[in-house]
Amino acid sequence: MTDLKQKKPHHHGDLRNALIRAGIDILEESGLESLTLRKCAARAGVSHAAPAHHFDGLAGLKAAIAEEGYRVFRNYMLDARMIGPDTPHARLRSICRGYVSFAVDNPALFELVFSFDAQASEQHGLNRDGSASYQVLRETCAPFVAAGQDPTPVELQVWSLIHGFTVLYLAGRFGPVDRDLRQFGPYEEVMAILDALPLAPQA
Amino acid sequence: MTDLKQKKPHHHGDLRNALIRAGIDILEESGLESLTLRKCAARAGVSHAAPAHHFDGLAGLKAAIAEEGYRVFRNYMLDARMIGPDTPHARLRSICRGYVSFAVDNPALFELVFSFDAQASEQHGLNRDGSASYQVLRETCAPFVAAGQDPTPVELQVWSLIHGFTVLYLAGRFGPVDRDLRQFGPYEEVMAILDALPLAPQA
DNA sequence: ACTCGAATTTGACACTGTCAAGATAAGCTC
DNA sequence: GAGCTTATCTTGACAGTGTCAAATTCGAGT
Repeated sequence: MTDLKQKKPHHHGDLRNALIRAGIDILEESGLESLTLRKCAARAGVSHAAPAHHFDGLAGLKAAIAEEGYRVFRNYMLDARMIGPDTPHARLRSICRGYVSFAVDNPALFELVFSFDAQASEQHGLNRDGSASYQVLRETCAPFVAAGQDPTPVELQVWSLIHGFTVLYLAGRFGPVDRDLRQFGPYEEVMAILDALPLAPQA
Repeated sequence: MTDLKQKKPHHHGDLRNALIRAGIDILEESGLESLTLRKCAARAGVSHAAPAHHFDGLAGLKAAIAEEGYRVFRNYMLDARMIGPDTPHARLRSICRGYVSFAVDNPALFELVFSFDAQASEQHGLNRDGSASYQVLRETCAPFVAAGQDPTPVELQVWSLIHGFTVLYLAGRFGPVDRDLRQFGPYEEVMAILDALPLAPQA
């Protein structure tokens, strides 16, 4: 009965989302180590113990933020896939570029998303969002998998390569990180190894 | 002057090393999030503020532990390189196996070592130990670099691949981790992409 | 023997996550 | 609408944490 636009069921109204939003803001401004339950509560204008009723502790809040992070992450890859030539190899390079772009634009969120191991992800129901992102990789790798063959080897090769590159580049191990220039250091040279992937005859 | 074997210059004697040892023990037993200045102090039998005089806060203790971690890490790769056929491709696969083995045997220490970005590493003087480990990779990649060419592209390809594999495998994203069986999940299938690396004519 | 200085302890502070009670307000039943 | 129930939020407390300042202890050199 309450108006659709003004559903303020309780004191705050939409505290759960407000806390997630606050958490993402803190991540952008101050990094992962600054993400704290009390700071999120303060930024949302509630008392320090309010978040406990919406999330299972700090881990629960992080899981909820990671859920949103997965959505942004997936969109980065989908958007990047539309750019560049429409060939299997080019599309593969494009989603990889989206992978790095997401991490460079949202380093703390990237760190948070991948700070969950598979066990913790299952406990917090992150597997669905995780596999939705994985699906983008699967589709883009399909041209390199022969019909009826197991697609995972190629997928995990690409995933390992791009994830390792992203983590190491973001940590500054490939030289200084330039967040504005979308060059990503030795990105092109490293990704060149993917050119060796042979196209598979499709069914 | 003082006996070489019994140099106990002050109260404890060798607190710095004792704290590092205590920290490594805690890492093995309880993981990185349990590594705390006060727990290290307690385990070494000193008061909670004693570590401050030997390390620059928690970050300094972690850096000192990471220094030791780099040594162990490097030895894992060196030991692994001695195993298997003595061909360039086999040696490459071997040091990669050492890379994963170190991480599987010492997951928290691995996490700690790579939790430093390049800036922080420089501040704590970790670059020397880091580059000593990198040197192993460089040597093993040399057969794939033509004389006079820049060796880094190949090196960073291999590094990205093995680091990404290790991080994702350790996080359980390639399926459950079996710490005893040295199979490392889809390790062989993923590393197969390195077989495509062409040998370069040497000078 | 005495002093000096480094190593360590003690105590305090601000901050964290978490829990137990209490207060508040919304929604529901009658 | 009155009263009850329940979810939401606040308040207050507790055990940890890193870090700092002051006091203390002890080794070593003069």
